[in-house]
Amino acid sequence: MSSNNTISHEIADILRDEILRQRYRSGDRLPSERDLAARFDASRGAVREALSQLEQLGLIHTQPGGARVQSVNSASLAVLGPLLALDDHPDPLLVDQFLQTFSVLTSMTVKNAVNAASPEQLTQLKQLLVELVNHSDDIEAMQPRWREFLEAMSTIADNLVVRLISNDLKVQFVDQMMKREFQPDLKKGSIDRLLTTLGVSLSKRDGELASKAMQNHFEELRVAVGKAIRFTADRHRSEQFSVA
Amino acid sequence: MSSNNTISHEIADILRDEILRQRYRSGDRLPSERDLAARFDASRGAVREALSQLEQLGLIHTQPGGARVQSVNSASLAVLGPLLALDDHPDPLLVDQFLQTFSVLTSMTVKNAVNAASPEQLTQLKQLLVELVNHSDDIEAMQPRWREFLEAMSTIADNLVVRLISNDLKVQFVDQMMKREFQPDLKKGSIDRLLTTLGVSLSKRDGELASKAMQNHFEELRVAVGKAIRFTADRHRSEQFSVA
DNA sequence: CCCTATATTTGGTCTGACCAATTTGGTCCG
DNA sequence: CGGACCAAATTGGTCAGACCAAATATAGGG
Repeated sequence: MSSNNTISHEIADILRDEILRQRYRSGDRLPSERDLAARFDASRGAVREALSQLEQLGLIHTQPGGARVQSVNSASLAVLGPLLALDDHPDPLLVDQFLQTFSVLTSMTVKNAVNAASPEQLTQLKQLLVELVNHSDDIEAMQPRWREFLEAMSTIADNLVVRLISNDLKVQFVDQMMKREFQPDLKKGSIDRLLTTLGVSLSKRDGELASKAMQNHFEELRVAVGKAIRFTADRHRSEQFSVA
Repeated sequence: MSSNNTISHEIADILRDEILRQRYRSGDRLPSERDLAARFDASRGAVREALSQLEQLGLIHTQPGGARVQSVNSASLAVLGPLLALDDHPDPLLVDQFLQTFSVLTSMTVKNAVNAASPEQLTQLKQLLVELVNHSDDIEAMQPRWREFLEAMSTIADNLVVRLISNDLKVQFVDQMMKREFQPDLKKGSIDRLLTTLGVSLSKRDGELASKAMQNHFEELRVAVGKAIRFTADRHRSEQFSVA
């Protein structure tokens, strides 16, 4: 599922999922590298590289004597994607937490960007906004424009910490959601309102206003996504039954 | 600098710093594993494990044909710590971005925690707050209590996404700041005000109020830390001169 | 000058070996 | 019986040398 199709990555993926599924409890010792090599019919080197990845994820801690499993709570952000992908349908609670976190970070970015933008950057943002308004009928066509718009905001705000967090979250989250054919049902009216408010905030250079608008938008998005998830979860369940 | 004192980690640390110092430009090819092994007088296996770590950090991308350096902007959160530790004194801008990010995440956590706390959890929080008030004279003694208080908040809010982000940020940031003997000069009055407001918000179950209080606090903290950094930076400069 | 076929480089993996740190298990003593 | 102590087995860390397949560099032909 994740990127490279080398043996070591494959082993890492399997072990990662097993750990995330709580197959080993926190503090447990992982099987020895030699055993794992035997189990996966691979060399110890390949296993070691896999364990190296898991250690970087914060899922295990290796020491002479044995590798120990660590609590998921102390892991790195990068486990969130696999955690979402673990089951056939995503955990609604986790998705909601994602969106809430996105919300505060995006709002902060937007606020800082609007307040800090140079005149040229401001006109650039306005242009991107016009693009968005022009396609506000077609939610599919808006997607790449949204990305572009937020990317510009992120560049202007120029906060490396937030950018790195967002990188991870996007990679972990957006891809997962894409795969599942989500279409949260957002009212066109609410999107129009958002775009209008963003336009006003750009004209007035009112970062606070833009931030508030984004927060409202995410609030609505959370509700819509929540509904969409429950829907696909139901559909998934009924499909299971129909197969059985 | 980071954790394990194995050869592979050592190599990873050196290469990581070199990449962060822009010794290789984004897109450049890293020397081959065999060359690196020769340079560090290590085996190729050790080098490979080091590269595996760098790949997990998002700093490089390896493929048959050569490993390529990636942009720091597309790296993982875990590079922030090394980035802060790169120079003798931390980058004030980066520190400010850290604090701003901490601010929005902590505010969100506090808001959700206060709103969602069970009666027992609420009394627990109040007790921890009393502890804080009792030690509000000794800023050193407050530290562990703050940690405990925020930890409780985080547990109650129970947002895994934020928790993982905070894990990383804390590991990357707090440790670095500790090492540098920072003492941001916060007025006792402002701390007392914060504690009082938090107390009120707990009594009234007003998450919004608590959130606002935290935001204010972080705002003041940013200013204070900014001053402290400029101070140590100056001191550092003068020390350099006195040596020369 | 561009395109293609060949040679070389490079990452991915394997095998088998050695060392040092940790665990483990048993032994001895109180 | 329980705890402290010591030796043996286990385990991670590293090394060396080898092979393969993919990617790159190079030379040759249009």
